[in-house]
Amino acid sequence: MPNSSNSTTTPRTKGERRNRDAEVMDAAVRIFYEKGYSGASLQDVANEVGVLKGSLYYYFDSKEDLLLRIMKESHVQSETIFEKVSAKGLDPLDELDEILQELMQWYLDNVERVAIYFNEGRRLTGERLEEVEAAGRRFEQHLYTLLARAKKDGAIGDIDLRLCIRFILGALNSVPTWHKPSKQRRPSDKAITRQFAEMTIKSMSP
Amino acid sequence: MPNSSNSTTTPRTKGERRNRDAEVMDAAVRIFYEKGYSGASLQDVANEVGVLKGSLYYYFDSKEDLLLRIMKESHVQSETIFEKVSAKGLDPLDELDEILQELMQWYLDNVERVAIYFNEGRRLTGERLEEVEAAGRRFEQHLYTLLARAKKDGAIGDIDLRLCIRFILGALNSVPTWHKPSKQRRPSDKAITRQFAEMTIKSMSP
Amino acid sequence: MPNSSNSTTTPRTKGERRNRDAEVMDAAVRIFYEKGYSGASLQDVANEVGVLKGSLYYYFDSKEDLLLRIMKESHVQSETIFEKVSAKGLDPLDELDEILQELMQWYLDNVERVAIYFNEGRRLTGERLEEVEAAGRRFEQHLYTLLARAKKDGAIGDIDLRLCIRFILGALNSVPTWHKPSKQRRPSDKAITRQFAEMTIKSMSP
Amino acid sequence: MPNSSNSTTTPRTKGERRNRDAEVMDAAVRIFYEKGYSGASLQDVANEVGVLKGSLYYYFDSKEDLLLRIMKESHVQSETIFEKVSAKGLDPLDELDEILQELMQWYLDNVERVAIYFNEGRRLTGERLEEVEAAGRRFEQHLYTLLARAKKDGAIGDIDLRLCIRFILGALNSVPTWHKPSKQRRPSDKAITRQFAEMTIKSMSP
DNA sequence: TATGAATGAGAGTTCATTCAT
DNA sequence: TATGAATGAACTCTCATTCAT
Repeated sequence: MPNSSNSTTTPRTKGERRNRDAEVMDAAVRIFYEKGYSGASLQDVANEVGVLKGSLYYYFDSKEDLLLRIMKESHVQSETIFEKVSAKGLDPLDELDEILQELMQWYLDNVERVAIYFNEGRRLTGERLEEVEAAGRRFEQHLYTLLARAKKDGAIGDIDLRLCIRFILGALNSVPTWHKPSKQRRPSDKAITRQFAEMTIKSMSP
Repeated sequence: MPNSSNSTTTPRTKGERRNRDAEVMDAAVRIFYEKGYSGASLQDVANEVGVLKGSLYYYFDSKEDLLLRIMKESHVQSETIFEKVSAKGLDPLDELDEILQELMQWYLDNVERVAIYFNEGRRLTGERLEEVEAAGRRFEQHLYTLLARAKKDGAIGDIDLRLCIRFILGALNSVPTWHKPSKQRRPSDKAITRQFAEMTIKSMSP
Repeated sequence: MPNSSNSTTTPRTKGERRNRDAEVMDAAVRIFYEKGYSGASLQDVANEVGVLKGSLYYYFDSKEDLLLRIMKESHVQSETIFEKVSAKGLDPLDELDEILQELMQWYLDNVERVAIYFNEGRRLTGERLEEVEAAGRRFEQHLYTLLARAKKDGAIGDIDLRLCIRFILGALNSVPTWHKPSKQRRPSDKAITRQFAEMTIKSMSP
Repeated sequence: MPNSSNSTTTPRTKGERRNRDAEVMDAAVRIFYEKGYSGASLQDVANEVGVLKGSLYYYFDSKEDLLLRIMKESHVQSETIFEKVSAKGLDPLDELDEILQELMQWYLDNVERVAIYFNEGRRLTGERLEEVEAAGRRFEQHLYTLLARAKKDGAIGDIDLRLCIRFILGALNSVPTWHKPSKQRRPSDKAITRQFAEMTIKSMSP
């Protein structure tokens, strides 16, 4: 299930008339993560893929377009998680707990993509920026309604919910700032996600 | 105490041919915040200051040097807070509470600097990078010893302290991602810092 | 007689897998007219035809070759007119009058091709350039002998004939700079060609 | 009066802290003339000036901006001529005659600029295009009112004036297509301008 | 006939940096 | 202190062309 590269799953057919779309995407993720969107050059990406930089334009229209595509892949992931957990029909607090753990596990597996999502999104402009911002608002809204239900149930205390969301997301989204994907995972992913979810829930308790 | 620009405090006497070091710094903070270090050009900074691009080099040696100076100013601030609160000789949990509130207040007042601190620090290289990383480690170490004392007192539960620090700092450092300095502050700064500190302490409670 | 696209006349039988040579040529004419030879890209042409860029090379050897072919089609036209009118055995001035009107009518019907002919011809190089220049000289030479005969007859005044040709061709060749093919033709084509021919003849009168 | 480079007139002061604005402009005129706007590269211009291509951006904002500036210099010239001749208060036909000769002389002296003016103007876009088109309309309007006055006086026949202007300008503007500035001038400039003006006037005679 | 993928060169443009004045 | 002019490298992006399929 952990799959740090969500794009290379297409099995490569013989004959090798490869469509390197996925490779390009993955390379871009690595480079954008390492150098930041502005600091990264398409030359870097091209080197990583092993093509000439001009050739990259077969796969996307512009550098900004490339960034947008990466962002969209992350949207799909988080929305999938929301839907999957929602479908279980749990208590608000249990649903929150499960969402937090699932999200965090995905974060742990995709540190680079997540880092890009949170740090480089603001480099987009115009329509592309709006698109990403809209997705961000949907994300928060979903969380908000969940917390509101929990509050009505008396499961969480009398606190400002908007502020509460900042707190939770702050803690959660910090994953890419400290998690190094290459290292041996100590503590285990499970321990991490569990403690984070627990701390989060406790922080809101009445 | 709130002082959103730590450099322009010197009152300007009329007719005086002043050292614009502080203006340059402030301009750089605004530009680096808005466009990111890599995305910002010294031309942007020069425009903001109202000086020609080449003239900036009187004030710093290189773009990277400029970034380092901005980072250092933030170090000084956080270390001052640590020292000030330490001197009071409080219980570990009370000390933590006060540190969190003081830090957060400074974050609220200096969103731009804080954002630069957390997002652009990794663009430094060589010695400069090491210098900043060392300061970061001192910061964490201070927090760690504080938490360790609290744990020994039984004031916080049996949790992984390193992980706990990630959680706390994640929530705290997220301030610049959501706080807009220009807006009317609702809820009030005091409400914000209090709820955050409370949630933090509760999240660790035994 | 008016035939603004000399290549698409072949009726298309259904189901037929036709040679798109003519379509490619017409598309190139439109694009080269609009953007100029240097400013036009084969991608533009490919889009217009509805074919992939690489596929175009089935129809020509190089971009310059494509331009040359367009130019040659125009040569054929003007030479046809010269021959047709010559065959009538008219007085020099009458022949000139008829040639001017016929040419101008063709210009009015083929503004794009004519514009390309006069503006983009100089982008050719080497043999291709020589070929086109030779055709231009034949054109002028024909006009010159015609005028020389008229002058001997006393039908036109004592003026420098080379200069006179510049004048005439300047006026005539300006058609594509002001004639918009899409617009309703006011004044009528006939009125235009007649007034131009008249003014031309009068300008040389003794 | 003949001055094929209208920009290098500023005497070069000692100390040589040269402002190469004029040199850049002249180089661009030569290159744009030779290769066309689209076909010319700023590298070509830079080579001609003897600077690196990046350095050129000290003198203009973009290639298109450079083209616009060249166009504007031509506007100034033609408008100056119009004003100068207008001020004499001549008969319409005499005024036309003098304008034609003055303009043509300027054309003969500035073939490259004129060629650029008529051939490359359409490569401009947006506001810049509108600016140039507006100037073109002013030019034509001036000519139109002049012809209208002459027609009322009975000095020219009953012809379509708009069409007449096309004819005149076609002949006049063709100068850069045949005049080679380097060659020894045979026939003399005076002979050329006189014959052209005469032919023009005669072409409209009642 | 046509496609899809790539090439390699070069386009316009930006930028940190330098330095004589 | 500050300017004006230039550098040189790198950047994003475009394009004519090729070729196996």
